[in-house]
Parts: sequence; C-alpha cells; structure tokens
Amino acid sequence: MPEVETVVRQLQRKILGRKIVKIDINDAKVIDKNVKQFLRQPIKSIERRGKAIIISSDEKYLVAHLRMTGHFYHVEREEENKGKEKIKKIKKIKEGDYRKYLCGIFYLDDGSFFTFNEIRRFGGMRYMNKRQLQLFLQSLGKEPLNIKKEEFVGLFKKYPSSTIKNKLMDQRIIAGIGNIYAQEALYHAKINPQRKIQEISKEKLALLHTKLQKILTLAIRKNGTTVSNYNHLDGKGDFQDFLAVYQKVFCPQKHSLKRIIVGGRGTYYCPRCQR
DNA sequence: CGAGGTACCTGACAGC
DNA sequence: TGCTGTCAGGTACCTC
Repeated sequence: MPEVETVVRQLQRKILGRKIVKIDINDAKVIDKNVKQFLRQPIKSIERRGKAIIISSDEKYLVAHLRMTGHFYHVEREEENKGKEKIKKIKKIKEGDYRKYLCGIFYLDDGSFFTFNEIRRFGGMRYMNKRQLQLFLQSLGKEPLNIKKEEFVGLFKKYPSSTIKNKLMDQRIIAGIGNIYAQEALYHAKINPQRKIQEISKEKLALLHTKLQKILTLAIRKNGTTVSNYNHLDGKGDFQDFLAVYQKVFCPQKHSLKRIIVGGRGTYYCPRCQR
C-alpha cells in the first residue's frame, strides 16, 4: 500500500489533466484492450483504494494493480528521442528502462507518455464503467489509515477463530495490507502471527491498530519498501532500512527470528517478542 | 458459510 | 557450465 500510494502521488504530478491520445498494447493479458475506451478523455483524478490505482475521467475509469512487479514509467518527449538514439548503440535493454517487460504505452497530449510494465504478468490494467467501479470498490474493506481504533478492534473480533495474520491481509476487511506490512505490524504489536483472534485481547488489537498506522505512515514517508523488484517512478523506496523482521535473521532485540508459513506465505517473527 | 490450499508468472539464487 | 529446485507474493478460484 505505501508503494502504491507513492506511485499515485507521482502519477498525479506527471499526468493529471492530460489526455491519452494513443494506446499501444504489447501484452493483452496484462492490459485489457477495453482501456482504449479511455482515449481522448481528460485525466481528472488519480487515486488509491487499497492497493488499486484508479485513474478517472467522466464516469470512465482505468484501474491498475501492480501486484508485486507492476511498474509505471513516465517519459518526456526529449527522453524518448534520447532513448531512440541510445537504443541503436546499446543492444541490450538495461535495468530501469521502460522498454523492459513493457506491456503497454499510453501517449499523452503533451508529447510525453507513460508505460505499464510487468515482470511476472500478475498485475494489470482494466477499463471500468461507473457500475463496474462501484462493484469493485464495494468488494474492498476499510482504508487502514482512516479506520478508527474501536472499529478496527470490532472488525477483527468478528472472526474469533481466524488467524490474525490472515485476516490482517484480507482485503475485504482492511484493504491495503500485504505480507511485508502485516509481519512488521505484528512484530511491533508483539503478536504471534499464528495467534487466533479470540486469544488476543482488545488492548492488544488496539495496539496493533496503533502500530499498523504508524508503520504505514512512516513507509509512505519513505516512498515504500524496495526489495528485489519494486521501484516507484523516480527511483527506489527507503522503508527497507526500517524493517524489523521481514527477511531478517535477528529482531531489533537481537533475538533469532523464525520463518514459518502462514496463509501460504513466508512469515518472519520473533518467538520471544511475539506471543 | 468461512477457512485453507493452490495456480498464476518470471527472475534470482543456491546447490550439484 | 547448465541444469533443477526453491522462493518471492496478491488475488482468483477451488475444495473441504
């Protein structure tokens, strides 16, 4: 979510108010051909809901999901020309080049363009009308930074027999928490990721709410976490320098961490700090 | 109904 | 060196 928020803020600065004048689709699995219905529409807003990026015009929407390796590039006209000269000299496409894993190009009315790139081809862009967007938004839970403490505790207490980490990542309850931030929040709240919700006190859940919001706010300020593939439009995030447990060997208290599987995902936690 | 497991997809990396 | 296996991870879809 902090990664998506970072990308949204950059897109707002770069393409808000522009019109898309031409779309080239390289990979129809990743970019739905219907996105062409957005042609000639002025981009009126760019927002995030959960982990989704919503680009809006008048009742027409482009909805993008980066999953793990989705990426936007924005290229100015001058850069493009430079790129053409360069590509003759450099046979191999370098890392960080918009031509790598290119799935689609969106040309704008100011001569610049943006691209959508996807290494694993999990993410993508879809066109939606007003009704489709409504249905999509209805499927998402609360925004993690907007939800109040009492509501947060109440929502989780509705699933007493569930594992806390699984529910924390359930987009229908809270939309936006992925594997990294779930693990980090649980560490800071001193909760074992395998703990059943009924075994967790309301005070502990309230602490989880506090720590989660603190971590997400800091991660947004640091432009997200860069591990292996994620980069925002203008470089890398910095939150990886603030991780406590994710892919670590020792926790901040110098205890050995364990790696287990929870919800089918690798999960790091400290058996001594997290009970 | 909720919960848990798995497929999707590609690249990085370890081990032989 | 080149092969094989494992890991990474959000979500849709399946089964129990």
